[in-house]
Amino acid sequence: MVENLVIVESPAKAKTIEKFLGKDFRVVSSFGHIRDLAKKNLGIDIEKDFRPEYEIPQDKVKVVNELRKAAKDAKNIWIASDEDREGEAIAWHVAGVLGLDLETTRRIVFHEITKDAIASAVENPRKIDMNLVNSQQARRILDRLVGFEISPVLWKKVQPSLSAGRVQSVAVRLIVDREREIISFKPESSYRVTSLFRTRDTIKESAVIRAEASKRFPDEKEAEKFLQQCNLAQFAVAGITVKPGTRSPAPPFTTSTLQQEAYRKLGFSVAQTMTVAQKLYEAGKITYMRTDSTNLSKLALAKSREVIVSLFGEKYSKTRQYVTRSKGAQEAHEAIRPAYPDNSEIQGNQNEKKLYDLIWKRTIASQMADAIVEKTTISINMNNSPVTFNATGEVVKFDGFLKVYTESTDTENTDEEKDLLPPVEKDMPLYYNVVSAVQKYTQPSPRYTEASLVKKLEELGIGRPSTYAPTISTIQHRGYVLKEDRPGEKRQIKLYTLEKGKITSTIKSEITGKEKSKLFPQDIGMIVNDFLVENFPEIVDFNFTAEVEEQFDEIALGKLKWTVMLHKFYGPFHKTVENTLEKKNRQTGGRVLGNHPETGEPVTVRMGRFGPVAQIGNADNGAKPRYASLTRNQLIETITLEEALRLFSLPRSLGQAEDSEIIVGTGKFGPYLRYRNKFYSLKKGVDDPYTVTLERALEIIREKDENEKKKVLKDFGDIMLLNGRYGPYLTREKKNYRLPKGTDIEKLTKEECVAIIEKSEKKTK
DNA sequence: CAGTGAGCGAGCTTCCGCTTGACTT
Repeated sequence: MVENLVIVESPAKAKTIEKFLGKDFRVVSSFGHIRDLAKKNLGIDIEKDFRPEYEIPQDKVKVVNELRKAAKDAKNIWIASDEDREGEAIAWHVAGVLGLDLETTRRIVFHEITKDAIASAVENPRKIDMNLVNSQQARRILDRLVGFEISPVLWKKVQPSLSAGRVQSVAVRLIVDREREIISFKPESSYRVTSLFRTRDTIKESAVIRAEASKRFPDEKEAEKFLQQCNLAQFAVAGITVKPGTRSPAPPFTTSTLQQEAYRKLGFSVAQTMTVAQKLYEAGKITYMRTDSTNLSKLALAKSREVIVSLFGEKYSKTRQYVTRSKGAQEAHEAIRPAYPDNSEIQGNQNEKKLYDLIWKRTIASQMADAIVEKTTISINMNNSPVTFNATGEVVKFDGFLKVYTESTDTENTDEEKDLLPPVEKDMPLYYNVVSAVQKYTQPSPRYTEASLVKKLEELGIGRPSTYAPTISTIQHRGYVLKEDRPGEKRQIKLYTLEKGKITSTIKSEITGKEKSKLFPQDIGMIVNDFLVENFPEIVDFNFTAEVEEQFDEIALGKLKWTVMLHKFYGPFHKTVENTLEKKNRQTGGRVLGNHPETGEPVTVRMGRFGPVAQIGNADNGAKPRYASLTRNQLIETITLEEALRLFSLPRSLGQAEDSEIIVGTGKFGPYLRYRNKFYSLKKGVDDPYTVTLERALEIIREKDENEKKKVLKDFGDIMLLNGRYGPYLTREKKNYRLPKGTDIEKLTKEECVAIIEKSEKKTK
């Protein structure tokens, strides 16, 4: 028998708290929610005022049994789930499952994990707040209704196994909308003029000032004319302005900002960031990693201050408390910070060290003084043109938090250079070294990365810290979007240079549209999105979540009955579902591209049973149309007649090599070569199946054959030891087997291999 | 691994948010 049992959500938290509470307390965890709507069917009795049917999910049965046992053995039970809507619901479900009396069940919340804070929480128990619980039930049921009523419409009207939801469908919409913006974007170019000036007539002993013309020139003629003017101009300093300014550190990390920075600075995917953070949390190195709060505990503030003063001195310290601004924040946790700010580094693997370092720097910087900067602008005028040149320079007078950390941005290196400027005086004459006019194209809005999508979702108040990573994985898993690199295309740009009185023009090339780890919508994503926007505009409206959140808040305050809210929502919603089922045809995103230039047959593209397909001719009158799959980066929406016709030129023969023919085609896994009944993939971004030569094909074949030889560590005939993604493994008759830990690969004999395989076979039986 | 694209019908798919492991051919 234990005097007191405390139930929290996370096992790592349980461990920490138990240390503070002494032996009269046992702390166990619920591992999150322990009950949910029934998995099968809707799990909601709509006729009976949306009565939810709750059940304990398979993977929670064990936890629940342990909780029951622990509860039986305890005199007093304290439920200390998180202080938010979900936490309150967890408390209520725990009470329900354990058969506790709601009137007497002690609900407590910990605001900080310190002895005092925990003691004061225990002294001030309250009852479970049913209004808050009901707002959670409304949230849960609304999400189930939306997801489980719209998804089946998609199965009937678009394709099986698709899904729609309050969060995921908006995420897809953002990506589709952005892609369309990019598709319709028409780049325009203008000429940007920059100049290097010197302060003396002679190049020797001159200081150099880099400046940009205040105006861009619409075309090459104007740009060239301006350079001619520059050649004849007398330049002089027209004015100098010095503006003092300050820069402030970014607030401590929340889940969303951690995901963004880990992507920008470390190149981590959103899921990777969470996995590494989880490790750090479980090891007690950082505070909880799923949070929307920028709040730091008093303890953390004091500790950070100590660290800063001892490392950098008193004047670098500035204790700050940040206000969480994000929509719908529930602030049940602290910001993500080092558990012990005095540890500037930790033991662990490379990724853990890197992420910890980032968290430490961000937290420490957030408690440091502003940086003091001085921004100087020199304007330079010309005696023969109204155009001025401006040079800007920034000098850091006091580095403050910049000593430790600066936040990155999503915009890739803007070529704005901030040089140190030499001392100049008004009216001082200047002389050009070189003036150049470069053609600059306007850019469309960038495609989303996982991290920038999370940022956008958070701004819209859609999704929660615990769901950002899973949502991104869902929309990729459904095939709505694909995370991809694109090589980009070459584009020619013109460059005019004025030097020593002579203007020369050159043509340079730049790469445009190069993408790395960006989210691209797929045809099925666009078709589903258009279908939802047309038929369920309210649900995929960017403000839908914000609007229902307002009502959930009212329910939490006791001003609105949760069943009333659901009735109001469900009535019109369900009618829309039924109407859509009744009147809409199957959606294939089909387009007619034109007619075949020789046969005159219609050429169409649409979503087929196995993906996007191009078709020549119609199936009527017993005619047999020809089909060809679209390639990975072609979209039904943008493919042209020529591109579609080209698809039909594969597979084709490249010719003979020794005794066999080499065929090039494009299959399920992209373009490939077939030679002697073996398949060889073409290199993505390098080889093109339409233009690849016999010579290049032979090179690819040779390369792969050689690599395969390297893959074989040992060859015992029917058994082989191969080198794979997860290290060495055994293979026999197309089945693979793992090696036991600590196997000495060098000395491995065939007999040992057989033994390993036999043993593994037995296990699986 | 590397094709496929008719139509029918049975039986399946699906949401969001709270937590961790178990698992990699």
